[in-house]
Amino acid sequence: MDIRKIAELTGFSKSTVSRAINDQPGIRESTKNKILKVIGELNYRPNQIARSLTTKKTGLIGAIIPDIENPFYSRIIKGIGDVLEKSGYNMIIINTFNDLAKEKNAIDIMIGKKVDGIIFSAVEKNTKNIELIINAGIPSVSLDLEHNRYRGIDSVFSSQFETAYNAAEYLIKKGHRKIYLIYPPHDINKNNSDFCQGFVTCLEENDLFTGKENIIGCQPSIKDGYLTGMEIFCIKRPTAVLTADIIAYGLYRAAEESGIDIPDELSIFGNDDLDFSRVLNPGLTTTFQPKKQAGRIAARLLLNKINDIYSSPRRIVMKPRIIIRGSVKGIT
Amino acid sequence: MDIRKIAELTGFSKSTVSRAINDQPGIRESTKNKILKVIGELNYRPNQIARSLTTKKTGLIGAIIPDIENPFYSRIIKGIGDVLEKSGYNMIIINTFNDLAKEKNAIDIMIGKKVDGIIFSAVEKNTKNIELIINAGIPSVSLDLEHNRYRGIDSVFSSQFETAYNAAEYLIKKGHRKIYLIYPPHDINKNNSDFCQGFVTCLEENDLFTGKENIIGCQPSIKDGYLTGMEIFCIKRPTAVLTADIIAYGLYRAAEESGIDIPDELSIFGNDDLDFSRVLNPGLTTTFQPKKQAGRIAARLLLNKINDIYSSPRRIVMKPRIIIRGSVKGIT
DNA sequence: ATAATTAATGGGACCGGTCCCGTAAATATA
DNA sequence: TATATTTACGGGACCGGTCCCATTAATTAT
Repeated sequence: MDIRKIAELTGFSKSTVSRAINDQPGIRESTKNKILKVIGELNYRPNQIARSLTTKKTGLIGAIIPDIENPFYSRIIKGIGDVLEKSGYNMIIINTFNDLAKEKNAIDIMIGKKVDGIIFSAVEKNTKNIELIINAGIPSVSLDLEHNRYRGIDSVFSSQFETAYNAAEYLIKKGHRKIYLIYPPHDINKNNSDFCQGFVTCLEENDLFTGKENIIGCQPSIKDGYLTGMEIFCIKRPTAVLTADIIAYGLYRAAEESGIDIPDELSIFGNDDLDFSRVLNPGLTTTFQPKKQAGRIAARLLLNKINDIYSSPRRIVMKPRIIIRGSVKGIT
Repeated sequence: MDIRKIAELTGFSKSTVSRAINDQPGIRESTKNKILKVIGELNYRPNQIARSLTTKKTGLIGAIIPDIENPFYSRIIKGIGDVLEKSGYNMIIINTFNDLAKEKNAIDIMIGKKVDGIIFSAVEKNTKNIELIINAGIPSVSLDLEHNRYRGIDSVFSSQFETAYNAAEYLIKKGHRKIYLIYPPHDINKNNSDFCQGFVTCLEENDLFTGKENIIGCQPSIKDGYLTGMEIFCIKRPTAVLTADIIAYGLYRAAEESGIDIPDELSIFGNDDLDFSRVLNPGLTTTFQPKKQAGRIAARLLLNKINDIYSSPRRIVMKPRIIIRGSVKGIT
């Protein structure tokens, strides 16, 4: 059942049927009603694919993120979805698991599928992958990372340097001297890790930095957090660790199993403030990152860009804030 | 840049270019290479929209679920994504928040977007919405629920009746007499709630069912779990509650704040076994549901259906199992 | 060398819409 | 009532591919 069929049945041409469907001018009210009536009866739905071909709009937005199962990202996606839905857009989500090749693949797919826009949380700053998106001329906004080499791309992020610096400072003021950073590897190894740098800088300023051995890579999942916790707690004995919330959960379990008390024997400072963090006992001291809001803003920026490609790019910096709960204790 | 352009530049017709792109027979190896070379140099990607219009395949699968932010569903989605990715399909996800109108809307969108298949976790059994999908003739598989009124639809689920019955039985054997069910409302009010029925049946068989007042509706989120916990724990005093993991997390917090000890004063039995449940202290006793596996199987069933529309529908029943941790204690 | 066969290529309809432009019908103006 | 103007509708090109069928070129058989 296509538009020709409706034209046939109503006795009008497909041009007129098209006008009725899209509520365009140049059609008599009475004929519009006639046509709409038949359409309703037959439950006809215009083929969006065909429509997309001429209008060059698919109503699809691509979201490229590390992992939808990570609550940090599913919360962001929720924010994005909130505003897209209201504007009649739909989302196709692809996970990269922080792999550059997967990311490139995802971008290729998005371009082929002719998405109207892309929101992405890139694996690294300033890579060729980012260039790919730009060259394709697809409106896009970057989450979490600011790709300063590619001006012209909207971005929304919060300063991870500041976040890490402040957390480390908090720990130091509480008297901690043996502080470990346990963080996703791609945020550590690369020269683009603001978070890692914020941590190192703060330690250096306090003459506490003893080389890279107290910086440990760990994939952002409960399981990996648990595994590195079990590995580290036995050998090295940090009094405090700075990490991401999702990793902290694994650390809690490892500490429990190792008979290490939080916060008496080990202080943990997270990052993200996921919902579970306040359920834990003791509650996880962490830095709140406005995830849903970031998603919402990213979506709005993208919509703006789509509607006005030549609008000048915007750069939104979000404000994180420390949430003090019970997982950090002072050392006397 | 389209296929005509490539035809022009290579000196061949677009038919031949099409043959090269799709690796079809009837083309000389040398000309194929020439064409592919030019395509590679120009970084040309065929327009999938145009392609979809003739092939009637979009490579898109629709996933309709209650809420992607709920770890239960994000885990299922992960499983689905795993197998779809390998087959070159992409997913467009829409949340229903257990709202029938939103669900209908989602289905309409999927049909319009011409997805090749739909995987859905329906709000209710046997609704008109399900009929909509069937009438559209789109291959689909149902998650969690079995729509027995609509034979011909593949489904993968685990018996929620059994899950609830067994959990309630466990609680009763531990000596509990005042047991509450706190569960998502749409699973309680409707006559289609297997879980609720399993609970009630078990209580009745033990002469413990005292009417519906110990069955309480609660949206599946930590926050809502917390809220109903705060509301209930003060007034009524259950010795045990049966609930979903995500709600249990809120209950933990409420118990903590109310000065109620788990498991000494209150036993909690969850359902789902989310990752976080073993991080809690005490660990949450719950029923493991094979989420990722269910997603994988659903995706495979769907792929089968797409490749052979006339294959007879399959009905996969998954086996849940009780995971005993520390949140349930016997009463003497 | 010529005919018969097979392989390689081109032409063009088609998928299901949108939208420009020309024409016919309705309405306003003289 | 005839003409000018506005409004409603139809015709057909187009979006960028696929794919069937006709045609031409290359092989093989006779």
